[in-house]
Amino acid sequence: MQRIEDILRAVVITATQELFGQAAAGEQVQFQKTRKEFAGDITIVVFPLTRLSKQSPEATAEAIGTYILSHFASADAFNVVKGFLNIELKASFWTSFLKDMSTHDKYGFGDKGSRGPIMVEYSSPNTNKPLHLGHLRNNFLGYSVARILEAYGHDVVKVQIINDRGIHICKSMLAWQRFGNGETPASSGLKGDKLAGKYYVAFDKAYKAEIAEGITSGKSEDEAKASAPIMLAAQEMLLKWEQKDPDTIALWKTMNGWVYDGFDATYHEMGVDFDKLYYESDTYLLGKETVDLGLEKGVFYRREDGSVWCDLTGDGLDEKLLLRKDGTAVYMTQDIGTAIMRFREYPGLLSQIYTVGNEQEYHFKVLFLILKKLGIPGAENCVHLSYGMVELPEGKMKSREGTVVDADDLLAEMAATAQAIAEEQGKLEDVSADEKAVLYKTIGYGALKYFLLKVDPRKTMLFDPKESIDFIGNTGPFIQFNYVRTRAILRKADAADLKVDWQIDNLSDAERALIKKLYEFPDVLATAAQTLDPSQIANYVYDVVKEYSSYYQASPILKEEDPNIRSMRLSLTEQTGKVVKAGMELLGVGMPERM
RNA sequence: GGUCCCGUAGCUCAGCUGGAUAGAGCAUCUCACUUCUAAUGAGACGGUCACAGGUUCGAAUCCUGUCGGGAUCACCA
Repeated sequence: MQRIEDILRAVVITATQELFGQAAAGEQVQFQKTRKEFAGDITIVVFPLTRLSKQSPEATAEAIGTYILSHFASADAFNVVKGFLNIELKASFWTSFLKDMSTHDKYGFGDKGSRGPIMVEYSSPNTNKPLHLGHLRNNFLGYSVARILEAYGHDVVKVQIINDRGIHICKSMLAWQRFGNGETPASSGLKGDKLAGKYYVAFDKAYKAEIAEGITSGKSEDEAKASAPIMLAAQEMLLKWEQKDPDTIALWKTMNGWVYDGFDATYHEMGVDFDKLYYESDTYLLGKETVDLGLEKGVFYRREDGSVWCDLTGDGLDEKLLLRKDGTAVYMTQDIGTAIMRFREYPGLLSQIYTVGNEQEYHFKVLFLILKKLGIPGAENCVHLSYGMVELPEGKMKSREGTVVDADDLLAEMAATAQAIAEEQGKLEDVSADEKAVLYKTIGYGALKYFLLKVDPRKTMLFDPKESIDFIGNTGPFIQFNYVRTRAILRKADAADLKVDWQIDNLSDAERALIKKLYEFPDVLATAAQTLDPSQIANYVYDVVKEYSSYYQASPILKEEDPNIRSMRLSLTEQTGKVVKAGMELLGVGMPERM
């Protein structure tokens, strides 16, 4: 369906040609939504057109308005305020739009797969540390962006990279060997990721004790750190791992398995998933091979000590290490390997989108530049979806100070809050216990997801655990509640009223405003997809719902006596619910049928 | 020190091609439930858009500088 802006733009261009003898350029025809205090549906800003008309803004607007009225059938009236030409469209324009949208299941969505394949990476946690609030923002963001891109018409591949090798893994393995007494998730009742995290902490504690001991026996701090027996043992274990020592590999597999099980449980609760997992243990070798290639091409160089570097000073950056002097890979090496492997496995991939915190902006700038220098096709389209930290009132989360907000705990808390509120309201007495449990999660998790996604991703945001997350106002539950209202009405409506062949020739201001909002959805989706910004969808859906809520309070729907109007209002209710549900599902938020 | 991001109401945030009198939610205060689900609605209160210049018919938005906050510049990941 052709957008109103495009139609009007064409009309204005011919108008300027006929009236002023010179056609306006497309970008000179500027539109904006008419402000609520003025009559009209769409406003043309005529200032840029005065250059063609050589007349005052008012006269220019008047002339164009008159032309539009006689050349565009859907225009009903116009008024001019300073340089703003407000155009009122006929009610039939909006009613026929409403009827038209009701014939589309996926109103506003792009054709499936019409925009090519694209990859979105998110999550990618440290396997030694359980997921926390920051990961929740990351996962919800990445998952939502993937859904938005899919709705926009891309084929999306959701992936994560699992950092499953390196000295940090050996630390928790070693601590478990020393202090674990064979403890397993089954024997301890702990989630696997929590168990591994526990031994990672235990390692750190033992290590610190050994450093302190070393210092008291007269060593410097650096010496004490370097000679701490448990650290030496961890390094030895890494060496064994790289030599594929069977016992070490077996332990590695076992403990990683626990962690993955734990993460999977959390991902399941969060409602996110992945199409493909990449493991650094599989990709770092390709990274190392690529270093050789870069050396051959002269993109990299080797220093006397054997280390390999890339000189980016010509691009305003620094020199970057790619291989240590002992020949082992660093983070960057692995990421190069991973990126290349992905482009190989998914030929035609338009872009890779990395959902990673903004503290790694420099890393990704360097990564993309190196990929480009290596001549990897697609490198120039890679994007770092950089998001801000979630901070607490006292600042960043710090594990040392015990201020880390654990993802599992927070999710459980959200469901419990939803339960408490629901029980207080007592509207769910006839719902089964199983259904209630699902509902509390839908509402509680919905509140959390909406809370994290309604904010511009790149901004640092604040989370106050003491105030917890609201369920009223601009929140997920408020949106769900209004959706539930639409469902309740539609359940109660007579089948005979649920038709779209109603005939209405005028709309109330509230109805017109609501339909106009629904009309915006495709534009909002496009903006969200292009800017990788779910907050666009979140704030839009809130606007829709606020409009509906006000309308609902003021206008009878089922109780409207005129069957024609009743049917129209039911259509409006149904279409509002459809857009709200579609929008919230793009955020990964489920919509309950009742609450 | 270099580079990047941010600064809008008491608090949390919108404001995206530069446009009309800068908007929401929370908090505070009024009013409205025998009603299609009040997890609501209507209203009041609340702003030198950090500051100073500049560009423009027009700047919260673009440019420059200053101040304040954060990140980053590892043979860590």
